[in-house]
Amino acid sequence: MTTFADLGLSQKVLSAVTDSGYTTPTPIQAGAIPPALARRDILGIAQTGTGKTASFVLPMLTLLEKGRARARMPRTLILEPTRELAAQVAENFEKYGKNHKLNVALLIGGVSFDEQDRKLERGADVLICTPGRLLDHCERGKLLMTGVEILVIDEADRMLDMGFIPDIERIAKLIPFTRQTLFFSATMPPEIQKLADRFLQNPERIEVAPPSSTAKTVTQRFVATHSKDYEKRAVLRDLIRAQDDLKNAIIFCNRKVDVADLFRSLDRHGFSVGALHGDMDQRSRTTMLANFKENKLTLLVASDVAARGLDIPDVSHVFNFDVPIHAEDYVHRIGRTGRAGRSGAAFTLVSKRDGKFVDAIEKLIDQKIEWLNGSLEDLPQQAESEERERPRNGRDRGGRDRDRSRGRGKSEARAPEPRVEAIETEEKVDVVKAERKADVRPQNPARNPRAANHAAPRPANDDSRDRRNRYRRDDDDGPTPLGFGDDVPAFMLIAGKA
DNA sequence: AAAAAAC
Repeated sequence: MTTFADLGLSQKVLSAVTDSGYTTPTPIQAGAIPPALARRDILGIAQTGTGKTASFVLPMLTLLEKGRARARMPRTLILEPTRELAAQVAENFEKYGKNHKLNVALLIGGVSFDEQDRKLERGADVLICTPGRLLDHCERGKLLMTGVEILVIDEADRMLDMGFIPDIERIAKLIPFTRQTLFFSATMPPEIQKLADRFLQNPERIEVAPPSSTAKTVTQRFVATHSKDYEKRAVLRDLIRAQDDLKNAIIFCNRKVDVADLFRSLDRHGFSVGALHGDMDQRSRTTMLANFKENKLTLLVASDVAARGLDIPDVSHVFNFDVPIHAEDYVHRIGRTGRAGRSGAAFTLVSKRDGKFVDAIEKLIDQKIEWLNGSLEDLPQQAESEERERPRNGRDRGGRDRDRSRGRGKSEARAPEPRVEAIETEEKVDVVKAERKADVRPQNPARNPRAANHAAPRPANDDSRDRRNRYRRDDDDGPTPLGFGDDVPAFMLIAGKA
């Protein structure tokens, strides 16, 4: 069997890999590392979860030991589609490069230039970037890339989706033609193939099977629901509470506003929950993700920014609050669970309007997904007026609430539940308020990015044992950081009270 | 019906 020691990596790299507890390379690593070390171009077709990141980080570290840096010139450049992915790759560089004296600069948007500038002035060997911020640095004249020997284009298909290809082309022009290029994509549609042909010279092509794309270890279910948001939130809460084995979960919404709304609702209902979407300020994004990874938050409500690539080990559940519009996104979302052979569960809330998306998903994954409690046809009909009066089926609710009062699941333990009727009332008020108070909804997130992470004022609650109090904020005049568990960084508390 | 990314 192939081991890391057989791949030609340097001793420094090998010892860091061994210290991390790895002995056997994954297929993409075994396939890509030797030709990468031989300075070949690489066309890697692999999804996240296949060990793709190490397949370029490890050979890059080895190659960086050879040759010497020219003064203050970066020698390698990695392009990532999202800030979180870039940060994650940087962590990998630190982990596997701990025996190297390398300067790694993470150049991403949403944070100040100052620290990035300082790193560049000290001289960075490795740049890990999102395209916009990199170009910004170049245009400010602070950064010369003529010394770059290795270029990594990661998640190329996603870069294409996001319209980054013109940026990538511009960046490529700033780098010597003699460079080595490592190009990775989860899929290979014709446009990506054309792009690869333009960027790569005689590449070694390594294709690995998607990690059993909708892994057999993942239990998938559709859950029929009416389409009103408050209905869906109630169904979701019951669903979460019914999971005995829920360790942590990502809940996907299609839209950023819905991420904000659902986050606020779950928070108000006492769940341990964070939120992640692209209109939140970067500090919140980073902190939310870190706290979720460290299990300080049980639930993470997220947009598709979290669907791909983020390495959050051991997520036990994925909930799709909305059916994704593109079937591939379904695959990526549920790929957040059941990783590395572990078991996982994925529940997707489906209402009548989602019919054609459901069909597309089943067609793409080539399997039928079972319905949890009967399909849409079995859903009790509700008159419009009755729906408004009684958001949920009373009989059903009573039955589950008895279960709930026994306190199931981790999130349950965090907050003693008020009486059920109170919750339902509060929920309705919540929705009405949310709709009236436009300022808490990211209608124009570009103008007010923090709105997305900004909870509405909540009613006073005298129960000091209620852990929700920790998350309570005064009002609009200053966001108190949410979702930090017990560890709100001091600087953020100060900022919140200012 | 969306999201992502520079200021």
